[in-house]
Amino acid sequence: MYASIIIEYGNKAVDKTFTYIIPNEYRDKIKIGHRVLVPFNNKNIEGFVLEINDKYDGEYDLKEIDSIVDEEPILNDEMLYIGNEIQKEILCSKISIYQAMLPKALKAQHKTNIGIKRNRYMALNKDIIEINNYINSCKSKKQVEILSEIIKNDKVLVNSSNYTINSLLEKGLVKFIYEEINRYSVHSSGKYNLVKLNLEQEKVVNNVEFNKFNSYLLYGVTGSGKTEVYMELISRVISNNKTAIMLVPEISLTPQIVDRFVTRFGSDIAILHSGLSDYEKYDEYRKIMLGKVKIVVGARSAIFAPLKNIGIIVIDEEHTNTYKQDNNPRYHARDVAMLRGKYHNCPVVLGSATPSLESFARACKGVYKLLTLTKRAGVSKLPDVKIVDMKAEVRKGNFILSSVLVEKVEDRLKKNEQVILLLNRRGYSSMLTCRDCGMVIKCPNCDISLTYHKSSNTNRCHYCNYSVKNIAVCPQCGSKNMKDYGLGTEKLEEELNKIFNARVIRMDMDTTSKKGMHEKIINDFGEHKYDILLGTQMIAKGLDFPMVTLVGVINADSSLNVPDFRSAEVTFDLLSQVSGRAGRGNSPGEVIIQSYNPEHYSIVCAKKHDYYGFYKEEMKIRKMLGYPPYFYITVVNITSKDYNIGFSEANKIGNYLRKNLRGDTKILGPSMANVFKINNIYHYQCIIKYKYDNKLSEVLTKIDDIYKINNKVDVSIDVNPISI
DNA sequence: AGCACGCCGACT
DNA sequence: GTCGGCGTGCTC
Repeated sequence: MYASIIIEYGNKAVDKTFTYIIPNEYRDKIKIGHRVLVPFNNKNIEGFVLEINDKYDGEYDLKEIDSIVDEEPILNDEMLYIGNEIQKEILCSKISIYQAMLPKALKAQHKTNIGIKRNRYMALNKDIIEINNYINSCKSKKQVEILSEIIKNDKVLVNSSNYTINSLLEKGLVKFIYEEINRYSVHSSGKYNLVKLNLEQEKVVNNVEFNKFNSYLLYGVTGSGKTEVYMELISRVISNNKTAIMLVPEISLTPQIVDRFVTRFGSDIAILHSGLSDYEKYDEYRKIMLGKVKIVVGARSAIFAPLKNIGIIVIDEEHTNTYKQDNNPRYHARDVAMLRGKYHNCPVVLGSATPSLESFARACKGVYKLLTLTKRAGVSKLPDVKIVDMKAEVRKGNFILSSVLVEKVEDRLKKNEQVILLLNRRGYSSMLTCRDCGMVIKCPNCDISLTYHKSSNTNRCHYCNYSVKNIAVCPQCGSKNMKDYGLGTEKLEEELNKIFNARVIRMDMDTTSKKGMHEKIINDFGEHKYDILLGTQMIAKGLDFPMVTLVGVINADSSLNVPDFRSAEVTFDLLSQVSGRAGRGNSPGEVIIQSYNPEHYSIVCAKKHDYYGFYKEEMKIRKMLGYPPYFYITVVNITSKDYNIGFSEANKIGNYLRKNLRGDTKILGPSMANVFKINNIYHYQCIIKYKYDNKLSEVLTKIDDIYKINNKVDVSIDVNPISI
């Protein structure tokens, strides 16, 4: 018998199956999806079994499989099917998509030593009468102590051996037993009560058809209680003895939402997110594999959770860009969800207060069934939003905070309420220039100006992490007249401490890099240990603090000025989401948006809570410029350390695409990417726009023949990119 | 990915 | 003469 194996190396040249002989001893045991160790090029490496055949008619001199790594197959039929489908859609390497489905411990890679953790216990090895006889005649106090403890508790945890234990073992009175333990555990705070759904929520739940594949878009304003709807749907599914996947963006996978699920569903649930260690992820994954849980709550990759008999898949905040992986394999969790929904014949529910244009357009066309929640649940109302024109404020000398915002913050502090301030830029200032010669200090490795970080007194590059001690002298003209421009969270924090007598906490990548800090800041703010929470976009989503009655957006333009076709959508989302943090309790909320473009439709619509108005306006522009959802986009990225090689290979690819793709399909470029140089690597791109092109995938698959495959140039394909 | 093979420049 | 630089090609 022969097995087709896909090996661990994620290289284009070996992205195919290799055939091996199955030794007789493994004939009955080996199954498709098993992880195996095989000799390859004089080394033993790991791979997955994709096929098993009786015959082999190739001409290679075949080798034998060395061994089977795990007792049970790692990839089941569904995973193999889903992986195959996704691979065809996004044109990634075959092995990379299988690897992406698995926790590190189970990936095919020869050097992992993550395994099951077991505790060692001592238990009795003789019957109780014999033990009691021994105790009565025993002179050792310690031995009696241990034995009595075992009798009382059935077993006793043993971390290290000592003379007493060895002596009991030798006499055969006790034995060691091992029990698998779970390295990750969450406990319910018990803070959340089961709420009865309101009529609108009830209607949404009743409109979802179970036991049938359908995709739904739940469009519900912030605070309308989407999470309650999800939980009710999931609870109906599991009471029907099926399982559920609940995806949330990484950023909002805070203790808050986890707590609500754990409180309601207890130990029926597994959690998967990047905050867990590889060991913890493995333990959670094992619970899923062994069918010990019915619900998986997790970030993007949890969409691959090997649950059986899935009854519903929910994707919360479906518009969030983190559902698309930004390195290979560039899959979108939404696409995987649809495939799995069809496979299991179950509903897929996408939820958002600001759905992506693609999803809303599909809902308008009837591809997704639209469900809506128009009102906030409970007593709270949508907050009142005010736009402040910062051009006028600057004339008054207010560069950071407008007078209105200062006034409102003072007011909340007086009332002992809380404030959230959003500034989507970390660091102290955004650039450093020389006042004499005008030089802007840039990263030596990237096309990016360095950001000053006051806490470490360094200038840092946010792309490659390059860092230098703060530059006091201009490297070009030697002048000491250096000046920093722009506003970051560090400087804002300093300013807040200067003008308010308040407890301020900052949350950005710099203050949350340590494990657990993210949770700590959220918990502390929730317990009102702080009055003002300021931070980057990580504070905009999913947080629920009833005491927050004021939200301020310091610079609404930062995301608007990004040269990308989605910048208006991103801005609208961000403003709507962060506004939704205000007034979730009993007191009404208020939002102040500071902007230099106060007339921009993304800002005006966010003020009016007018998703539909924004949608219509943005769709017009997308149509005019030929962007999604009117056209599909695929980007071919060409990167090289060598400027000229990158340029010439990119041109070859551009010419090849133009020659082979015709009709409605348009090829733009090659051009220099938005940030041309990152970490001394030059980025070129060809953009393909199309409505329907049945030749595209074939043409792109053959792209490797066009350029020289070597370490000088790297070509990767991004189907439906998040940004270009 | 990793390793062997092979073809050219620099040197104990 | 040889050592070793890395470009190229192959691995069941």
